[in-house]
Amino acid sequence: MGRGRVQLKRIENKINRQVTFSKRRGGLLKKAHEISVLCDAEVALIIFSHKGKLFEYATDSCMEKILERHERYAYAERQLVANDSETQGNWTIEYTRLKAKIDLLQRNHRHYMGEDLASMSLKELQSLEQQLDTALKNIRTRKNDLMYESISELQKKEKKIQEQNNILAKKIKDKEQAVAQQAAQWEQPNYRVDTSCLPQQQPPPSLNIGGNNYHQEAPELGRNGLDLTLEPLYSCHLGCF
Amino acid sequence: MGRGRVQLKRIENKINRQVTFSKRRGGLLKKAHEISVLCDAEVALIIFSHKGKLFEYATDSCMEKILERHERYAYAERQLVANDSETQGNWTIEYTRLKAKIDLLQRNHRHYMGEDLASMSLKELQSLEQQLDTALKNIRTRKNDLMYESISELQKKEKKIQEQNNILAKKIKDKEQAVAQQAAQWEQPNYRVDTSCLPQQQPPPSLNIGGNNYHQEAPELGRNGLDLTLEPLYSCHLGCF
DNA sequence: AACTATTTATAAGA
DNA sequence: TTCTTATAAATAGTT
Repeated sequence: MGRGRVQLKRIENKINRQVTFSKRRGGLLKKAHEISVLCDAEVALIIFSHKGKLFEYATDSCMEKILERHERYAYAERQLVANDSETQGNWTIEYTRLKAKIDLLQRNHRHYMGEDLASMSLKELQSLEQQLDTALKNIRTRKNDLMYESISELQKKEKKIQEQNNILAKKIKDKEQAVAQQAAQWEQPNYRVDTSCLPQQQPPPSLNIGGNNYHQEAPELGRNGLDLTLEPLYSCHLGCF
Repeated sequence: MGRGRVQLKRIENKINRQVTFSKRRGGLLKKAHEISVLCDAEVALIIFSHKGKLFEYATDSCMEKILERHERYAYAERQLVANDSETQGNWTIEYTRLKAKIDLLQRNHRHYMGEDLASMSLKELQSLEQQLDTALKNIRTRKNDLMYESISELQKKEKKIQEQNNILAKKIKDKEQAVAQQAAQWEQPNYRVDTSCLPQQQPPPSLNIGGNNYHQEAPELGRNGLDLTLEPLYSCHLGCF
């Protein structure tokens, strides 16, 4: 772009190089900004002049954020090298570096904790937070439903068995009274009431039937019914999470 | 540069934006490289597309070096204030402290990231969903543990009551048999066996104790014990989500 | 820093 | 995506 073709090689003339740098630098920064705006991209541009002067551009003027994002991208790879090669470096530089790193990590952490929302890229974390919330809600609802179901069923069963238990206990008591009465009658042979005693013997058969009824039914319902209830419950929970 | 002037504002048409991004991206990267070579500058260019894909250029392919240089550069200014108070401190200690802090933060961060997803950007939403998933795993484990605990406790209780039930039922049966036997003896007065009959009357009292024992204990354990187990369970679950 | 001849980049269309 | 082409932009060399 200009009079004469450009050779892609270092401009040896110092003045020319300086001028070209100045011009192109402006163009580059401008274009970086343009693509950022036009295409909704996040751009970070860092330029160190030959003399070491820094020029930079960052979308939304948030260089740190972009660099951090980039860091996350390349995190795994860098982690390997960064550890040993830098431990011998200049302590002050290291300190500075680590301090900056901490800042970034803490900021990030705050973001994931739902704090410091102001510094977040408008939509990004907001929609993410919503996502998290929604997902958690669904799971919570599902799990709680299942849990409620299973527990209330167990409670119902418990109650049922409990009641049966009570009934049986009561019948035993009745039985005992009856027996005690009989025993008393035996000990006083002159005090006999056949008609009142025999009818009292009748209940046992029906009681026995009730007992058998229970024995056949309760274990079936209590054991198998329970197992059937719990088996799918667990498999479902494990599947959900 | 092209047919028609360009307005510096986001291109709303998705296709156009994508195409423009692709083109300009190439141009930008090219120019970054050019200024780097021509003017002997050190350039780092990071571009995140709207979708989160990363494109980058760095002089000498050494992004890290440039970013570090930038960090140092940018930090130098920030450092002015904080410096004097810390220059007297022991750098080694400080370094160690910061390193530990970073480790902690990074560990934490990784947890919140659901591990080391590296490209938390690619499809921001998608990778965050993954993050959420992992976070949910912890919750699942916790919930499942509690659920298991509560359910197995209920099952234990159920079994216990069931057994008591069975015992009671059996005792009733014995009782009935004893009564039936007595009845038979009454109907055949000449066939008497006092010694074998009286000992059989002894169980009742102990049975009665067993029954009372049950009545006082089971409801307490079964009801309250259950409630105590479930109450914190729910509150905890509700608290967790 | 301005100017301007040219080269480049790229928007629009295919 | 890629190619083509008309044009807008960038910029090398000059003033």
